[in-house]
Amino acid sequence: MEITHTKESCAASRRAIQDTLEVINGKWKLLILVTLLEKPLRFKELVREIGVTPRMLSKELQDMEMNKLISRTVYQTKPIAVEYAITEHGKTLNRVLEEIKNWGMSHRNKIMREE
Amino acid sequence: MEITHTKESCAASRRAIQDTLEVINGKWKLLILVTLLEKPLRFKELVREIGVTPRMLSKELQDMEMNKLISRTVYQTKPIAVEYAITEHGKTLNRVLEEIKNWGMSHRNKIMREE
DNA sequence: CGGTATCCGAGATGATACTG
DNA sequence: CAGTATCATCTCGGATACCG
Repeated sequence: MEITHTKESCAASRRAIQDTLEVINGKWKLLILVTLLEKPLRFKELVREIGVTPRMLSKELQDMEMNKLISRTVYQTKPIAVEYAITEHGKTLNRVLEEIKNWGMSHRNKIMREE
Repeated sequence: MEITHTKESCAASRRAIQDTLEVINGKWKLLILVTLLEKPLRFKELVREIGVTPRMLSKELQDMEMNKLISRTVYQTKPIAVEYAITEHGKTLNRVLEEIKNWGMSHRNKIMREE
């Protein structure tokens, strides 16, 4: 494909970016994703690990489950156990996550060097 | 460097991601960036191009200028002209932008295929 | 043209308490 | 344990009008 910078291609970029933002918006979704990328966790473990309130975690997990980014599995033990895991579709966000992570690290280094 | 998934590395990832999110948060910043990546634009041009209100554009531009992602240049013509451009530092977000864009395009294709 | 001031409603987020 | 309900607060973001 030819590399162009027409008004149309720029508008298409914006649409694509907006689409992605709709899926990963919110303060916690990417943090949840990167945490679950390491290994599946239970509700309370996520609360402790990320430092999010149960209310927000519940909401964001529901959003992400609707978008098929994560799966929710209930184990009928007692007490009940619920495990959240990243899905194959969720894993496709890995490259995005990696770049955001890399940028954050470089940026932090940059700020530290400048101070 | 060895690839590990310790609790510490995961926490570091989260910190990096949060750092990045603080810089690119908001509904419009990434859209502004990807638009300015093509070429510098003036205030009103950005309003028209992106479809953002002047109020929000003004706010986001100020944030981004503080974070050195964009530059603001005033031309003393009459009437006055102000041009916004992406900085070298802003360009370092290009890889993030690209991945977000790619994912958005794939995701849109995926949804269209499934319907 | 390039913004800013003001107002307002909607949604995000947190704290706390509570349920099955 | 795995959430939900409720309340309070704060911010986001749009509409509109206005200024230099």
